[in-house]
Amino acid sequence: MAQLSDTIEKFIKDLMEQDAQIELRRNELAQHFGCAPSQINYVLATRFSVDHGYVIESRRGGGGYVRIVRMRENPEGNLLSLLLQRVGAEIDEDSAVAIIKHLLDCKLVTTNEALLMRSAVAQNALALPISAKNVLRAAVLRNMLQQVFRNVERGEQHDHV
Amino acid sequence: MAQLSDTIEKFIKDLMEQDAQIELRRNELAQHFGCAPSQINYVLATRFSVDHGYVIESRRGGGGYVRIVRMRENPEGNLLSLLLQRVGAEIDEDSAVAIIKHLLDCKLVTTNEALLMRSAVAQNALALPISAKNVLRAAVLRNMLQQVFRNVERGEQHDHV
DNA sequence: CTCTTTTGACTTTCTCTGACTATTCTATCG
DNA sequence: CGATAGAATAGTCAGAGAAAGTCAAAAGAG
Repeated sequence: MAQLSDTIEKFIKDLMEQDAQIELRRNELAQHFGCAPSQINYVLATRFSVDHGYVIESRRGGGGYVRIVRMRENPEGNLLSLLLQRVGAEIDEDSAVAIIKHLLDCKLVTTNEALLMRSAVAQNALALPISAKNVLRAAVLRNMLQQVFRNVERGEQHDHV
Repeated sequence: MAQLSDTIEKFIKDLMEQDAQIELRRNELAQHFGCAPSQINYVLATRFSVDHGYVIESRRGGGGYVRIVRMRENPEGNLLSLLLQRVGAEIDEDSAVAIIKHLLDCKLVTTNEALLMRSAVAQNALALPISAKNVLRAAVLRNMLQQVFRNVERGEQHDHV
């Protein structure tokens, strides 16, 4: 018979089919499966780690919870190289903004971060003749992209201040 | 289930949407939520501390009150111009990093945001002869600073990028 | 036997309350 | 008028209760 851990893993993944993020009570779940609460931690540690593409947040005390967040499907390295390719040697302002928007949509950056990036590639940030502007903008954006994905790899926070 | 503390926090923040400063009666608020008055202190201590960007003033006795002040408006309007001045027409990488660090210390930006800013003004982001680099870096940093303080003033995130 | 799973005792964190303390205002007394 | 007692506030702190986390030892699978 499949191990309890496998069953719990499947249960959680079923719950997450719809939403990329769910919240649950550790004790309730443990009770549901008639196991020790720490069993839930075991499942989370072995099947929902960052390596597996998940991030766990939790809170203790009254009203505590465990939140499981599924990170993006594609390995980020992939998206990064895609975006870097799209940036290329030079890029105009509109295209740069589109890329930043995409990062925001994917929740890879917060609104504030997106606005910051936006301001770094704006026309007036690059005080140069137009042709050079696009080259420069590409360089700045490339750097920022790499920074964003460095954060992702390290599993750092994207949301909360 | 949202905890009482979360509910009270939200209630207060809603009250503060318009004004950066509100005044309330501890006992009334406690009564409104049917909790012990000291619960209000707990919420203030855990969600409206200086770290969170708020200052609490209060007075006991008849006509007592609790005043909650959101920091950042006045002094920072000043700080922005100070920093812009410090950036000037051109700026080297080390100085730029110091300014970004200061923003982080003041909690005006998150760690991620600071890293992003850092990456935008790095040497390799500005593919130009050194003299021009500093001019360019100043322009990019100026733009980002203005963005940071725009957020602060509104205290809110706008969604268009 | 070795590796994974499961459990349970112990720890840490968060919330909430109540008893006690401190401060401020107001009314009354001398 | 000033002193003072009492009422009206708010603050502090320790403790109870409610989660979740940790870790090592026992149990089970292959």
